[in-house]
Amino acid sequence: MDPQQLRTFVAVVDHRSFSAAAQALGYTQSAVSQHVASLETDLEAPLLTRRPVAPTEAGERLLEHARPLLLRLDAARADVARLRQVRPGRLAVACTPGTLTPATALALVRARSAAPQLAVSVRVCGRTEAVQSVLTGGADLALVDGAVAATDPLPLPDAGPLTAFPISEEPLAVLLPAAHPLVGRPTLRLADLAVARWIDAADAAVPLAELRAAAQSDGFGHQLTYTGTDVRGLSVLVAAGAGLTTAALSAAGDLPGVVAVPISEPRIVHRTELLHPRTPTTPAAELAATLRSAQSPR
Amino acid sequence: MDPQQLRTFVAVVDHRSFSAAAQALGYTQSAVSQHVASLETDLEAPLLTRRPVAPTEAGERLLEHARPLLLRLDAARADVARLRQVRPGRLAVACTPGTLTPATALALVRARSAAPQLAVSVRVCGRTEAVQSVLTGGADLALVDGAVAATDPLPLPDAGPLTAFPISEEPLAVLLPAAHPLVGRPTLRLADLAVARWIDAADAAVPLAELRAAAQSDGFGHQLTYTGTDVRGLSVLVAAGAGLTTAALSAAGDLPGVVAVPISEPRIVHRTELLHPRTPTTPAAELAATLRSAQSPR
DNA sequence: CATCCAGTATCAGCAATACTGATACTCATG
DNA sequence: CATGAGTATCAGTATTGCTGATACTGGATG
Repeated sequence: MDPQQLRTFVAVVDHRSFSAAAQALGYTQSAVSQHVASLETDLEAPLLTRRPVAPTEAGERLLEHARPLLLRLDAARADVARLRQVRPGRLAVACTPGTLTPATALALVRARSAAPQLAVSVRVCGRTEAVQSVLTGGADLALVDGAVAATDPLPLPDAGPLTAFPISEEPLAVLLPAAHPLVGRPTLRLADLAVARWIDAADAAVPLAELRAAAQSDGFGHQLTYTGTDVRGLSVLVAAGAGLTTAALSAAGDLPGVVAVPISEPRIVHRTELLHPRTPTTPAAELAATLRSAQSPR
Repeated sequence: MDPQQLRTFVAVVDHRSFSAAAQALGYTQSAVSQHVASLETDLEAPLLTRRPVAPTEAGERLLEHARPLLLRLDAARADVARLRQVRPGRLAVACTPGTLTPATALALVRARSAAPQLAVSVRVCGRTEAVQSVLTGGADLALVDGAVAATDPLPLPDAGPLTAFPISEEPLAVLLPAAHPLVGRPTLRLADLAVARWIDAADAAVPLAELRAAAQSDGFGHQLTYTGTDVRGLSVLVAAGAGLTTAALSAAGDLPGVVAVPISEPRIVHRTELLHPRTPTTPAAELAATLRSAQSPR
């Protein structure tokens, strides 16, 4: 099971085509066909149906392992590479939308002015992508948020050694349209909202799967899937009555047309965590120190 | 980064020798040397010091990834292979010493008599090995125990999809020699014992690292490391005053010369969990069902 | 300090492999 | 049934990966 072949296999599944995968990888179609055939004879199982190209049951199993394997291979390379370059001229931060608060923004500005020649970059993306960026060296630091029980850490994929540190913690709130009948309530219970219409915005808010896990409920049958990291756009949908979503309690203040009501039950918090490799670059370590000491402003 | 080369690299580190690794892997020493050289040029970093052979800093980093990678590769192969053989003539159980209780033993006996032609095997080993066995297909089922906060699951390496289910939960107890001054106490606080002499028996009892994590303490400077899975031998050492260790409260009844005193603080439990692949073999699923329904006898 | 030796690096040669390019095949579509 | 987009197969070639022989090197020994 050559990683090259696994990478080809994943590309074929993603492109749903041998020839498209070949083009994407810079191989000939013949090579791709041979890679897949080699995997199939090695594992003694058909991995793909052809025409249409789709993973078989065995292929699905392999996929569950192939993606993490390839990620970890990249992470390994990045981890070794980091040893050779401890003081780069850049500071790349990957963060999920919910983590960009006045406090974190201020820390970034300070880091910027403390080292003016530093190329500081901020990328807003989904949690998975942010974690992967730090693992594979695309970013030096990540800020990710999520909703979990107060004592639990955020669930992260285990693809390598990562240092995690809680930066801020505040109540989790439901975002309601301003005209919603529940707006007056001081708090809400999540279980009472399980049957409401929700928007599943995995990259812009807390994924519904996480709420389901935290509430230990089977509800949250979502009505609408929202792809992207634009919180503003999400709030417009909420205001228009497309469905509910969640956010940190303080995050709703500047969003028009929506009202945030804290969740009292179950005991869930919205937590932001700082992630970095075990040996961060010097500017990353400094920013991390700032963020750690600043902590939550409220 | 060819997995073959990673495997070679790991073998060299383990054997602390190129030639010994070559012999173990069935290669020539020349091939091993070339594997390592290839990795080093690929990663642009020296991975090993020669004479004595030891991993460099970069080598240590790579090792952190190489072992999990190789494990997951095996797990992937095993996961696909399992699809082809859902009803084997065997039932292999890997378990840690603390999980062999009357209840689990009884379930095994029942499984045995329910399917007399089944080759039932039980292997007692450390937790890591038990988990690896299930992942790589060496075992169909695993029983592992550990000490964690009541709401947390046991910490397991994330090398593939595994189903975990709590089987029994009971107070965690400290094993004291019968003559120990604290024997009379109804309960003990772990923090008060942080400075005591401990035996770190990672494969026969709860690893001290886990206690340290649970107690959020830096103590437990152990005096003695105990390798192996023989609980009886461990209890003899405890009785002789070599140090303390922990066990499930009920486990000390049949051990001579030692007394178990439950821990009241912090709120830790001794939990046994059942592990199996997402699609267990038929006999494994039946045994799992028995164990789940039996639950804790006390 | 010279010698020795266990162990690692290097090199040439050969066998196996991993691509490409051409071509045969095969299923879905009109 | 004809067509075409897409996959499988095959021969040929460049590359890789291993072995066996040999050169090299650092640490132990007297």
